[in-house]
Amino acid sequence: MTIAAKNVPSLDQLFRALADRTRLRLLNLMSEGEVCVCYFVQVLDAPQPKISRHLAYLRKAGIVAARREGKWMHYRLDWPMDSHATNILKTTIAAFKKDKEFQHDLQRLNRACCGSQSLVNTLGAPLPSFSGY
Amino acid sequence: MTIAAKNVPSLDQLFRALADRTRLRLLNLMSEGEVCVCYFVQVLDAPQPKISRHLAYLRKAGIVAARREGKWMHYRLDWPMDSHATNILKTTIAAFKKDKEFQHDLQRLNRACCGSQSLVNTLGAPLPSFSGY
DNA sequence: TCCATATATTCGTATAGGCGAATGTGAGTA
DNA sequence: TACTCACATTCGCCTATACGAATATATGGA
Repeated sequence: MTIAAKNVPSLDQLFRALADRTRLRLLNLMSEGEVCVCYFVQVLDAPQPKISRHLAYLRKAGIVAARREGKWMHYRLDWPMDSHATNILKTTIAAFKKDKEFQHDLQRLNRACCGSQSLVNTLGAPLPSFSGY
Repeated sequence: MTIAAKNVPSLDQLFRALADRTRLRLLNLMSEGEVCVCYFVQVLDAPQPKISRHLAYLRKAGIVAARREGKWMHYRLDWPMDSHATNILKTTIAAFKKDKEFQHDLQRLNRACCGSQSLVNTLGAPLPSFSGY
């Protein structure tokens, strides 16, 4: 049994992974820490298979990593081996700060964790790693 | 007659423009200054319509600008209005420095200008703006 | 005006990738 | 074992886009 080697994407492969609005919104939600799939579905208000497919795309591109915890899957940013690719990713995430939709998504993520109608209360879903509770 | 407003691409539009190896190689060749189309064709050793289509794509994405000089067309980098997009582009171009193919392309561009078999001598093609001759 | 050169565009085809709908899989629980 | 929940994958369809080949356009010169 071999350990799966991490994909080292070429520059154009990296850009193809970033060339979709939904995937950029997912990366934005992961920019502050690990997040459970159920939050992506709630915040982006999108069908679960769509979210799952885009997460798989990002995972194959070597940009995010996944971790299972019981029934739940957590995704987090996974910096590429190549330092230039990492710089491009960091610059991209910095650009999210100026976009209204991306900022709104982060607000919705916080509400999804902490409100009385939150998934934490209704489903017992695990908190994102950055929430600090 | 209205003046064509410069396209302000969204982040994912910018990444789609960067998500092709040929277009990245073209941007690399422009990283040191304005370059005539005939050099792109020679250095990348690709059919002229292919080069022309990719340059048109980059132009529509607001990343490069064109200038006519007689029969020749010169292309140059054109920084996006958005400062974050510009940062992404600059980081991308910095990443070219570590890639062997991109560096080799720049060497070929210099040879195409300066050698005895150069297009300058055989066709009278205009020198790239950075060549300093 | 006629031709050559440099570049752009169009056309037909092939493939990548997005989507919704349906189905599969793995973990927890009764 | 059977059932539910959270998530992943597959399928069919559709659009975007890359390509080679052919053709169109623009400029300069005879």
